[in-house]
Amino acid sequence: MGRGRVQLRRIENKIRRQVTFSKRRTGLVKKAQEISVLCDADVALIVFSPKGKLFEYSAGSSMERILDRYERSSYAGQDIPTPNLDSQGECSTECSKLLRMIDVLQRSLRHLRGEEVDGLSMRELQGLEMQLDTALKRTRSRKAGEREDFQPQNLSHDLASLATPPCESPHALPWTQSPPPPPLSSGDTSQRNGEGEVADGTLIRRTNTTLPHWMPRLTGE
Amino acid sequence: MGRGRVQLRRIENKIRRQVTFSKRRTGLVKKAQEISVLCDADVALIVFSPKGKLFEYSAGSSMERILDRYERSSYAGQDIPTPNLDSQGECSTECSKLLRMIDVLQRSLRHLRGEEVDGLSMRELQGLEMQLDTALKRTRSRKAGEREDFQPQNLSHDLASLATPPCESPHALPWTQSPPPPPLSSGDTSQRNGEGEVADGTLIRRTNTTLPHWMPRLTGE
DNA sequence: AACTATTTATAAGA
DNA sequence: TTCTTATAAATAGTT
Repeated sequence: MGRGRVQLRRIENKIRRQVTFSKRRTGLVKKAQEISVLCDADVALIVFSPKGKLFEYSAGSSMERILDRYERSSYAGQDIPTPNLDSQGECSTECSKLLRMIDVLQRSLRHLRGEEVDGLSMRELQGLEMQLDTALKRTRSRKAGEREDFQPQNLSHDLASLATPPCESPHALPWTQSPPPPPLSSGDTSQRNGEGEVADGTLIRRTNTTLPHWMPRLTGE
Repeated sequence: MGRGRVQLRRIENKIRRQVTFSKRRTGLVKKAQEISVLCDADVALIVFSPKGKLFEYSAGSSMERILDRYERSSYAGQDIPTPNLDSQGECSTECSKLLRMIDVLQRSLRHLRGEEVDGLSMRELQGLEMQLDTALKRTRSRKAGEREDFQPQNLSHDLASLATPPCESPHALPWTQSPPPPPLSSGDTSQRNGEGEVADGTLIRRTNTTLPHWMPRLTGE
């Protein structure tokens, strides 16, 4: 797409690299938006320039929502990136507790998803069935309610903050203007740079703040 | 870029939308890889198809690294060099990953139980409903089979954690459908579980005493 | 930032 | 899904 074939290797000239980065970043975001609108997909794009400057874009849902969903998709499965631990001391004790906890949770998840139910007793199956039935009813009820809200955007956005501790991040920025507003999607775009633009400086780790009381707290982090 | 101008709105025809999604997804990933290589940038791309299928791609660094960096950048408002881990910090890093995983798993559990579904979008509810429905069918089917040969397993331990929520504060949704997320990974980094089955056949056998294969073995305790 | 010559991406069709 | 082709879009090099 230019006056010469693209050599797929790092552009050594600093200026040219910066220019290309800028141009292509714009193009990438545009493509991301297009696929989101055209195909009704949720897209999250995160780019760090070589200088460490962050650019982010999301379409279809907010970045936070998409990343949440991503983690769930990743973790809920059985194949999870293995933390490499050289275990020693009390920390490893903590970790092993956590690992066991994860094991239990994953097994529960699998059961609730109807997997690995072969080994369950009648009584257990009965309980599981009831639970699933209840959950299904609640979900459908909630779904019905949702249908009446003509604007799922606001709702999901508001409630998103309910599901995760207050951590405002997105600021509307440049590229929101040019592209036509997506008809059905919400939380579009945002960009940040290293120039200290964080408004409320909230540093809440949504991770730790939502941990249940029975879970061991860690001092480190 | 085809035989007609692109109308920037949702493609209604399901087939056409799917085809376009597939093509553009490929294109998007290619662009992401190119900018990463040419400009020496770290790129993370997460896409959920309208059906809820996850596609991910990352270049320059692993998805996990980029997301970690993203969170740090988001919260701090500026980029922080990737943490180089000393033995002390490494462990707490691992632990915090585990804690986060637990958080995510618990939220998934809650949603599968039909709890905290208020914050879910219509699309997410749809997926949840499907999942529950499938699980319920499987469970009932299993139950029917059980009627003939009932044998008390000592899995009541498993089910206990299922029937009794171990905590009270998690949130979020499930969304991993039976088919695990396929790897979109084409170029650089990032890989996750393959389609449907785990390639190497290392599935977690339901053994109460054994930790899943992805879990590090700990000597302690 | 604007301007083109070209290369690339891709909508349709098969 | 993959391939082919006509065209629309993106963009490298230049101004």
